[in-house]
Amino acid sequence: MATTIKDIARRANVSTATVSRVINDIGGYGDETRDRVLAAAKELGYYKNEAATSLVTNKTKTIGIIIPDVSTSFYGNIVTGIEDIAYDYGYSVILTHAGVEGKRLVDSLKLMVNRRVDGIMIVSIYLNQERQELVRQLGVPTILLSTISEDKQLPYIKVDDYEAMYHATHYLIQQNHQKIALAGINPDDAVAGKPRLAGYLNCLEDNQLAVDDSLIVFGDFSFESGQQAMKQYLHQTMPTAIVCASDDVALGVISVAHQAGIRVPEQLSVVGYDDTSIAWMTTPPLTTIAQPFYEMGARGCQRLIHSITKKQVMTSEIIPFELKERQTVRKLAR
Amino acid sequence: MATTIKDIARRANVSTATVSRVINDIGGYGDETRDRVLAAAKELGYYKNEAATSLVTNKTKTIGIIIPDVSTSFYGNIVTGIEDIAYDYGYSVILTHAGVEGKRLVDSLKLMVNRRVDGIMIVSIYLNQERQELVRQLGVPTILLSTISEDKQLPYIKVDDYEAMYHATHYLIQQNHQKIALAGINPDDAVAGKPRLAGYLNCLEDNQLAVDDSLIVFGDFSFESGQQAMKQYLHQTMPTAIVCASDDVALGVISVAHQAGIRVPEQLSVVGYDDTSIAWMTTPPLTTIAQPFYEMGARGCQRLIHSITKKQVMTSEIIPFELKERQTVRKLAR
DNA sequence: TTGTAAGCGTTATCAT
DNA sequence: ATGATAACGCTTACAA
Repeated sequence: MATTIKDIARRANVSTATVSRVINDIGGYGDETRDRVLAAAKELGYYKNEAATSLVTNKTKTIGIIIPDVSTSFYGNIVTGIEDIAYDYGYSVILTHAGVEGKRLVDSLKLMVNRRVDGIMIVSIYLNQERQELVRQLGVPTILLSTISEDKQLPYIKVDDYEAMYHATHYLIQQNHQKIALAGINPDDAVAGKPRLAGYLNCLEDNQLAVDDSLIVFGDFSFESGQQAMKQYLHQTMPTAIVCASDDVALGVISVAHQAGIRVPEQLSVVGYDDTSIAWMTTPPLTTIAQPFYEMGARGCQRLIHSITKKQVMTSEIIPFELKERQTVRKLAR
Repeated sequence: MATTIKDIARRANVSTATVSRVINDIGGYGDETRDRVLAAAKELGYYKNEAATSLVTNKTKTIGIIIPDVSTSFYGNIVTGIEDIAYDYGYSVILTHAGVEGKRLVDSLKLMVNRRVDGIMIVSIYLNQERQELVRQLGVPTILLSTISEDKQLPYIKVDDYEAMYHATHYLIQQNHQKIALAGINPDDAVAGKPRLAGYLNCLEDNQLAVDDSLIVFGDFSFESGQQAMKQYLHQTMPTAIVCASDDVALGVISVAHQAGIRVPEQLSVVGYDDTSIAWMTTPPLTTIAQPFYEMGARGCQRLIHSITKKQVMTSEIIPFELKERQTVRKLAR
């Protein structure tokens, strides 16, 4: 089987305790001993068994990521952010999908606890009363990314969705748009739905613009949602600008607009939400609300690790969004 | 601290052995005993400590994914495929980035061995002689995804890059294109570079088309590579069609073509490679070589797990690509 | 059907 | 500076 410290101890004529000390660079041994141990370890091709270590130290140096199935669009960036920081601190990352809308969240959490992760990051899954209670009970440091818990007491890092959507809408108003549509939002979504809808609505109101219900087409943040919304506009009131629930939605809108011979931004302005890579790679590049996904992952991970090691309390953070002006919005003449 | 089987044993008036049996659903106990144990476990909020289990069973039910930093584009799909299957079989997934071009591969492998993963999946990192030797030495079942080892002896799942690029080029020829460019390939890349270049070259040759070196612009598979390539074509020989090293490259090409007032596909045909989500979401949707990323992840994971559990040997597999005809290629009149 | 007890590979506490 | 040795939480013969 695999080499153990026992094998090394034998070969180097020391005790397992000494081997352990050397291996962990703890100090308390002579240079000569250290060299002998290290040499033996190398010769035998030793790899430390972390499971054994975990058992006694009661730490795993592992953090668990729970992510819904759908978030494939920004998936990469957020996970990369997390993993980069985790790596720097010597932590491993264990990843699990929690199904659509986090249906498998309980399973996922159980898995994480069984594996005794030192901390948990939950991405984009809303925690209602029941779920947040579960998380608290587990007693594992947990941080939410791009989502919140019902009572907002679990620490989170996210953009202010209300503000972001208000800003996007206001930007369009500044460009003299009056018939501004909202596409692809799921109004039942407590984190990415309700607040964004409210931001849109309130902004119109604050600017004395009437709300036209036919301009609000709900959906599920997907490309298809965008397509459907645009088709609907084609048959009803045609807006001059559309704020979309996501970049995917925006691209869906643009795709059917294009098919219908409507040019963006000349005849129709579109703003997205997320700033995933598609936003800047598509033609014309999409004007969109940028969420700093990599940053969210990285900062979140850092906070989590700090809270694990220094036992310091995690606080929540609203991370700034940014409106990236690209080429899908046209300023209207007054 | 956390409840252990000892606590449960005490509470249920049985031995730890019985608790273990019940918990693992092993059989060999009365219904009444089982109920008592299960009840006690629930009351005490028991979560099994997998580390302890691993230590004795010498299995972790964990598979490790090593992925380069750059592959963010298809990242999601491939990992999702892996995780879905892993979940079905009760395996966890531990993920690590191996840096650009897999610079940190050795570190990543060490991490996986320390954690005693049952199997390893290496994605998109070429294994030269030295690296493949290392992997073999580790003695951990390993499968390569979208890459190969120098001697091709390590099991892999990938598309035939040569064939795929040959096919893409041939498709363009069938559409009566003669001046066909190649953009964004890194010719030093043994897995995604050399074979694709050869496929392009040989296809031209087989069809009596002269190779024009100014039509071959190397790069690194990125959006920027595509932009640069297109800029170059603008100042040199203008092709009628471009085969791109990736979808990102294709979008880069299209973006500067658009800026230069060149319309796709009317004036310029473009075919991509990968079929990431951007391919079908962009306008016009991209004609591209589809690599079945999700499938690759899923099948790879399944094979790996089979090899772990049934000790059956893994074989390599060339997985079929598909040319997705969308709207960026125009058929020329003869 | 159930219990006893010996590990699994480490770390950590005491001695020496 | 080093060594014995008792945990850590679980599985698994072997007994009963």
